[in-house]
Amino acid sequence: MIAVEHSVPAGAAVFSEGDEGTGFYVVLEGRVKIFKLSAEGREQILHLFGPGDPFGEAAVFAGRHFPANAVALAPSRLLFFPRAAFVDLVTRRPSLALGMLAVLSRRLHRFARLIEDLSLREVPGRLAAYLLALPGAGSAAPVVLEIPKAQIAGLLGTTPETLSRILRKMSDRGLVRVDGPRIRILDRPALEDLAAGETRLA
Amino acid sequence: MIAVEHSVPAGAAVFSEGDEGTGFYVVLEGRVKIFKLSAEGREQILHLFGPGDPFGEAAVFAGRHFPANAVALAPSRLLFFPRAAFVDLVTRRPSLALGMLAVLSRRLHRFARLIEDLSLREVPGRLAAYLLALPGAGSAAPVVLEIPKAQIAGLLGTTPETLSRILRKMSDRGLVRVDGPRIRILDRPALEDLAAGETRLA
DNA sequence: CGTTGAGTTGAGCTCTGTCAATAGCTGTGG
DNA sequence: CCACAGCTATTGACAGAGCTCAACTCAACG
Repeated sequence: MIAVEHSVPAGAAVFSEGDEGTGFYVVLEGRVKIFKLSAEGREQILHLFGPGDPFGEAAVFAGRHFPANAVALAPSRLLFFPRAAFVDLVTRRPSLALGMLAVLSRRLHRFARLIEDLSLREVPGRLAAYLLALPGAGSAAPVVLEIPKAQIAGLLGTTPETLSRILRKMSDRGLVRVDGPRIRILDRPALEDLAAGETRLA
Repeated sequence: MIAVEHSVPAGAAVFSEGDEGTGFYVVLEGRVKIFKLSAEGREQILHLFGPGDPFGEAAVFAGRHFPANAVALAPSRLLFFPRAAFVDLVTRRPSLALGMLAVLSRRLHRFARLIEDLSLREVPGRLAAYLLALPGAGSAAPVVLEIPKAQIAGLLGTTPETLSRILRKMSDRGLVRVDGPRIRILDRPALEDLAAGETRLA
């Protein structure tokens, strides 16, 4: 199968909304964000992908153009698979098709949750859920945010200012301790209540 | 292939969030809505499906449980395909797998747009886009809403009250004429500007 | 140092959700 | 045939979450 390797510097666009989807990518190294922009320039992040993650496949199967923008957050190496060759391969390998179906299905799940968050939950609840889902949130040690807080805001569908304020409130109320990118979870049950929408941060 | 036919009265649940996804459905007749509920009971509609549409497939491929609720809006006849048989069939028929991939990809596209709407656009913009996308919005004849306005509110991520008010404003400003479920588009360019986020409904 | 970017904080404002009351329509049953 | 219940839709009053604009701090870096 023909695949082309591709290097992109931090901050560079991989593709933009509306571009023709001539194939899809796999992250070998680095980090890529997929996002939408509003007319005023606010940003909603749809995905953050790292090594091993494929992206842009939906454009290959559905229509022809990418529905969002892709930018490298760090210097990255990508593998590009041209459309035709990939469709061909999938046709020949049923297990590959099933794997692809599983990937897309999981992505639909995550989107459904994001929609639920944006429409039916408030920012403190989303943030609480996000913190609890962070790798390492189970241990007593502080969690370390892997991305700048502004990106987290974009992920949660809010602004850096609001994120900062809510984090402040959480720490005022003793739910967490914030030290730059290090966040220690102090009151897990309270965070869980927040995430479930059973509590306010009044 | 083993498929079971299934009749459900209006208002009846087909499945609920968290139920085990033992298979998927196809609508033969009627209408089914897929939705999420907030802790306070507000509702966000994810899909509205009619005759010919499959639903619940993602649960078959990804995890095991349905990520949302499904309720029949009208008396409906459904076809149920058990998981194992379907996976088997897809494995044997590559074209079927590709078709399924296309379905899921289109669904991802639509979800991405919904996320964009909820996060980056205001309700008037969403409503304008919705009206313009309605079948028959191209003609001079009035469009007829197929579902109650409360359902449209749930689809757009807002409440019936807000929807009503915005429709009122639009009609006050001469963008549309509203007569119950019949809506005539009077000022298409203005609606397009609204949908693009270039205008306010001040 | 000056500059740049990340993060925080304050003040103000607007959108939109909530609660409540009302009106119109439909179907049911006494 | 009428009263009443129930649903859809509309409108008003109100409150609050969160966005915007702006200033300021701090750390990293050339």
